[in-house]
Amino acid sequence: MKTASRQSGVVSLKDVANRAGCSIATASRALNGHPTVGAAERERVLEAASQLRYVANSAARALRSQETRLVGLIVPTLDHAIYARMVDGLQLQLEKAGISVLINSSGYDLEREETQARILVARGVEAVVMVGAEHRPETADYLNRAGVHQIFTYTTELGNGDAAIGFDNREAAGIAGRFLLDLGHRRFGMISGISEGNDRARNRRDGFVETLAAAGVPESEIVVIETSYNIDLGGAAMRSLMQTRPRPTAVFCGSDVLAVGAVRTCKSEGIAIPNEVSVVGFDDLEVAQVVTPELTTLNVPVKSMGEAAADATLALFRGGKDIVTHVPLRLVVRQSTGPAPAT
Amino acid sequence: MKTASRQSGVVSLKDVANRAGCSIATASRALNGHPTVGAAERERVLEAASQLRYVANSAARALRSQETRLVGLIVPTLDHAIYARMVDGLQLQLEKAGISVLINSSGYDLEREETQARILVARGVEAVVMVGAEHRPETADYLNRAGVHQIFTYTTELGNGDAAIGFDNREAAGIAGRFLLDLGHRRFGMISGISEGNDRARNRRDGFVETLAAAGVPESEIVVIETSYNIDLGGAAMRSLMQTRPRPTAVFCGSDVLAVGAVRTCKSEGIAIPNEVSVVGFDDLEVAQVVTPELTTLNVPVKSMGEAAADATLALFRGGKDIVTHVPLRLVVRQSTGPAPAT
DNA sequence: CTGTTAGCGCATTCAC
DNA sequence: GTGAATGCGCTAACAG
Repeated sequence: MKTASRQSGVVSLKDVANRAGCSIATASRALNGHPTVGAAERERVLEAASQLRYVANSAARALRSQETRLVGLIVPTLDHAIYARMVDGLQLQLEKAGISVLINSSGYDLEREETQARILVARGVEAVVMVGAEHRPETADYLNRAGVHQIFTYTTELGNGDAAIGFDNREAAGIAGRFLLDLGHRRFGMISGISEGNDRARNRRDGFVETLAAAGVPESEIVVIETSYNIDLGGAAMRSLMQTRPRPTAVFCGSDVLAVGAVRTCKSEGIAIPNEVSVVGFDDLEVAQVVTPELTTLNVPVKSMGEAAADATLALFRGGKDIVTHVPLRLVVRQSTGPAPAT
Repeated sequence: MKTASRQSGVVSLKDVANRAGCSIATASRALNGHPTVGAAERERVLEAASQLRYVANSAARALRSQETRLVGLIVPTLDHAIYARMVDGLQLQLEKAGISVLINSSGYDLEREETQARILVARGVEAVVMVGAEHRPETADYLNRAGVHQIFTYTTELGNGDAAIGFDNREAAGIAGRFLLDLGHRRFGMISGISEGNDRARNRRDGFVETLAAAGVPESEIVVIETSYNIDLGGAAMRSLMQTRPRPTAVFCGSDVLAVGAVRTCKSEGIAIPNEVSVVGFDDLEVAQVVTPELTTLNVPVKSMGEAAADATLALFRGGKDIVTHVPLRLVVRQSTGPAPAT
């Protein structure tokens, strides 16, 4: 610590009680809205607290009450904007309820995720919010034994969790697939995220392929490439796809990050979008409206998903269980998609 | 909490001491690697702890030792990717040192920032990392009194802080200004972030204007519009700028978010970039390489800035003071800039 | 080297 | 309705 620290500058419950001219017990009761406090006394305490800008020491409160009002969050990455806005929504909403958020990013590594979950438990978090439904079984076991709630986002599969806030990735991919089918496309490519350890990527891939198969598209007409979420890699994948013969006329990307790379490749290779190939993204990041042509993509309301995750967390604290919340997805049609070119 | 939880199932230091057959003081010392513990005793304690899967109660430890190994972070927003990568770098680096990060976003509101700083102090953070050097004096006072280190990022002005990790925004804007002057431009526009309560925005604006003035550009030839960091608002600002007569031939934007909006406006209004107007951004977000034309912009190495902020934080913990770290800025010239059009 | 003692700040029991 | 006293689990003096 920096100086003689703490005690010197920080106001404690005792200070509030002194100023209000009552005991710390009464001050505590007043602040916590305990009913058995005289109206006048309560008023004086509240006034004193606000003048002093009193904020309860959470370590002491946690020690005493066994409630930390701390929530852990583990996201795969903050490198792209994808999860940042969800964090924003979650934090803002939880802050209103007096809950603080410990943040971690796992780099899409389920083993690091487990380590981070352990750290969070040691920190006393009462819930851990993660992305997706696929995690190491050890993570779930540990969290369970520690009595820590598990909230999954970007999914509606409860799995080992206590709450799932998101959407069905399979279904979402199906929307994209049907949209492209309706435009007359019959030869498809998909640029998927790495499905290993990533149920969102896997379900999007499977949902897309299954939808096409159900419509009678032979497997040979569906080429899937998996790659990390990175613009350049998305571009490289598109290059490969455009070299297959016959060439796909429609490409679905598991993320706008990949889609944007794909668009860039087409531009540099002189492949016309959507005339020669249609591209559909996923997420509706800001960037989707900024590339040329603007990207048709599935809009994920990330911020409200974060807020909903916060609400679910609070509901779990109040005794709720097995909460599943669907957030609405919506295909935003822009200029990167069009009818299949005549053969 | 979820189950009967904690107290029931959770092992405390006392349990470990019992099992090891020593006092809790000795157990504590052994666990904390205190040198004055007999080798045999230490071994027994460690063994007992691991058998019981003992994890120290961090609330109790924090309350007693005033050491939380907790750092607070307040960023203006997580809505855009701007700060997210910095968070990533900071968290990853601090995690290695056993420090956890509490995240908050203030919405560019210095008053909310103050509230959040208070909350963080109540949570026992030992340092608060913020963006920029301008904050409410009350915030600095409070943090100081609480003995909490203040680390500022995106700036090299120490101000009331203990460490500053970033770059000189004035100077950075000067680089952009000189670059445009060298291209022969003489009529300028700037789309700036709101300077009120935002020293980064203000310094970029002032640095740009001063550089031009020093080169003999009359004030009447420099039009500055301030607006929030938002693509659409950037576009609207560009529209205004393009309606002034004579029209600026070069526009500097305080953020790529604004610049991208500006580019979009030009596209829709049929204004050629860079032939009719040059556009320079700031940040070098991914999106800069994705718009057409690709954006000339100042690259800010955000992730390493986050890591450097983490390093500075650790250095402060070790007794360092007044740490200033410069991160290297670099003008990335792409296609959105060119020579001033002939008049 | 080890045990005993004393709080950290708060919420809560028990008296009054 | 209010105050005094107790202890959450832990670490740090202080003795021995």
